[in-house]
Amino acid sequence: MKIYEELVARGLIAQVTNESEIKELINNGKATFYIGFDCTADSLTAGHFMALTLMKRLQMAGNKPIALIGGGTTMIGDPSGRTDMRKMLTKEDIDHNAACFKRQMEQFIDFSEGKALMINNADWLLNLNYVDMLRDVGACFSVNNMLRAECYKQRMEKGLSFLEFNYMIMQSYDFYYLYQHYDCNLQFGGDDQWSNMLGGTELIRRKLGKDANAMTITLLTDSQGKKMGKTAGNAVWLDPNKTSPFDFYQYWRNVGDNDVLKCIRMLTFLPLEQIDEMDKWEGSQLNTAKEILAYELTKLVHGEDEAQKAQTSARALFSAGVSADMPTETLSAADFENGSIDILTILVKAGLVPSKSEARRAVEQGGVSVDGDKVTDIKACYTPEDMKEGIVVRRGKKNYKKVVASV
RNA sequence: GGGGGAUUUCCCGAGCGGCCAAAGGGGGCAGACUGUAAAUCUGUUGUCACUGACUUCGGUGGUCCGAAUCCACCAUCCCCCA
Repeated sequence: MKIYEELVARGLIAQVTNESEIKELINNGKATFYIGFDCTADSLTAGHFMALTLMKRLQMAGNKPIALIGGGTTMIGDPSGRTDMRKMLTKEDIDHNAACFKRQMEQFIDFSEGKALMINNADWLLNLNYVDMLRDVGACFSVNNMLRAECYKQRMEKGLSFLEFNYMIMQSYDFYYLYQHYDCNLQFGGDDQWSNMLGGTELIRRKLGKDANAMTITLLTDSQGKKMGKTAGNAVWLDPNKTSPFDFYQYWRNVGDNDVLKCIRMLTFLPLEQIDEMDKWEGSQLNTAKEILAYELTKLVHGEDEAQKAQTSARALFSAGVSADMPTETLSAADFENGSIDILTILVKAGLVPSKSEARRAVEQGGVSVDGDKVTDIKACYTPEDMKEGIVVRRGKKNYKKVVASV
């Protein structure tokens, strides 16, 4: 099976400009393709992860990826699918974020010997001259068409600033630039980028009379149509300091039944035959599939050791309620007033709960246990002696922390 | 440039000058049921020294015994006209 067919089989492809041309390019390793990453945060997220795997798949098939860091476009802010304008980031923030992205990508994509490139569009976008730009590129865009673009729809109701309206032009210019300077003939992106990407192919056609192609990746959504890779509005990060490997593992371990196979197909590198086999599983058997998904992804992002550790502690935690290397919080002598510490303070110190009020609620509702015993008294106290060996504090079903006194 | 409207707790969205920590919904959290799933039901959802106190209703001042509610100015956004 060739790479294009595999991508289709995995359900990764959403829209393409010209299927036969793209198939021809990537199946024969002739594509130089780019994916843009806007650096709005200091770490990539699970959402970017799919784009990274796609780059990797295509690279393995002999194509050359360009990771385009959006140092310039981030200055504008992509309005696609947003109801509000993004927070404006300072140049310093953007540079810092771009550097962080770079580190993370390097572990994932092979950038050696020019097998892949990493470029920052700040290099050309920031030096553009406004009037030249307008005459050169602006003339090629029809505002009428732009206004019809899907990506602005949501914003037509709430209002769209001129700044953001230009995002599409900047992104189009990137493609035009990469086409000329790096022989980049294909652009990939999330399905929400479709109109921005078409802007690029259109610009290339108008300016150079050449055809370039674009292809979008199916956005990974759960069975309710929500974007995956977020918990309670917070992104699942690839940076282990922002989302620990254990939490990362747990995120995937907890996906819904209806989403497991889709995730395995789209995100892992397991052979399709094996996946088709799993597709027959149902009911509680799917728990095995979830473990596989979580393990595979954690391995890809954090390495085999971390994946192993996460799996072991998750299993131990959920069967026995204890685990050798679970996240630990160490208390010092100063944390013990009058030689003891109460349960509410422990919960807060352990980061299991953001405030004492919530700690109180959790206890009152019977959601807290220590070493497997439910805590019912909000005034329950513990001495350093009690936790010499460490106690396992649990809030709810899935939040554990070992608390040790180092006195 | 002119006119009108908006700004409420995580989000949407009620809110009479005192009974407002502020209706309702969403989301979150916890409990029951389960398979670390989904659906469902229940409770909960500003903070703290929690039967009480303190800080919140775009910002700053003011009126009043008392303001999310009234006034002034500022900021931001939306709509209509040009």
